[in-house]
Amino acid sequence: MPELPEVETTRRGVEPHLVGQAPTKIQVRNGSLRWPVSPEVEDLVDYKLLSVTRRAKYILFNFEHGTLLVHLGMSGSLRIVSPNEPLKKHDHVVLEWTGNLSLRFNDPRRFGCVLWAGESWADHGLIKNLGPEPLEGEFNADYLFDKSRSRKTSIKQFVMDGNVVVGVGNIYANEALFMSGISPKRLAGNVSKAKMVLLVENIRFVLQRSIDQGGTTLRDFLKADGSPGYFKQQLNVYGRKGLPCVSCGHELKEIRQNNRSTVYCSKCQR
DNA sequence: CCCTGAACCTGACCGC
DNA sequence: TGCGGTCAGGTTCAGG
Repeated sequence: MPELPEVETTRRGVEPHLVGQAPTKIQVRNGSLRWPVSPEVEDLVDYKLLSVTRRAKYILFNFEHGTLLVHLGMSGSLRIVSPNEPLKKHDHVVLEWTGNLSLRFNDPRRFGCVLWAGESWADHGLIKNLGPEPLEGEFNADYLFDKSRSRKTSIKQFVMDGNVVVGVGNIYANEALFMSGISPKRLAGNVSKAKMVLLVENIRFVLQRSIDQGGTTLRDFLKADGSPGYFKQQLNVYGRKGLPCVSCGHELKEIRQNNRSTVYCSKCQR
């Protein structure tokens, strides 16, 4: 469910409430997530939280003695509530804090994870091979162009590959390709340098603009305070199958690529 | 190394 | 109302 903007929105919603505090009580109610919740999680009581940062779609809770990785998978969310707020279905991990707040990890589908990464989180197996952050300088047209040469997979699949660049999920891959006028079916190795320049710009633009608006709420994404994101209004193709292209009016098509839905304009995207 | 498809799991929705 | 099928924002892993 959450792509990078939703993860970053969640991080920003949580961090100011918790930095400088320590957990007072920890409850793992259902540790059966994508991977079992690390046993170290229950030992975090009294350790001070120094910061909450992000790498790819992982939210990093940096404690004085190490880092806790939290991934929201397809349906996960983090909420900050009062400790006396009743638990909801699928509140799998609950941390209470010195500031009298409760952090709840909720995830109906349980594709997310809560893992202890110790002192050097960047060496963790799930992190160490990830590609560059899309909003940082290392991700640029030269990089993407060089990396794509001789690749036979579709350009859409390519930009969604976390080893190429992190944080570009299904919604924003669709949107960035539309904005760049690139067919999602085109082979990555066949995209021109000029188009790669556009694509990098548009991936950055769409992610940044969505972050600015609190992410995209489709069905269930809510910010840490329970309010929705507002980016949905600005989606040009995702979820608009059969509707007219905002640019040329032609009917938008939907296909499936690697089992993910792709919506695009066959006139504007070549 | 590259590519594809299956797998993990719950819930919402649609047509009958 | 109920039932079966399909789909959903992610990512790893096995196998070719």
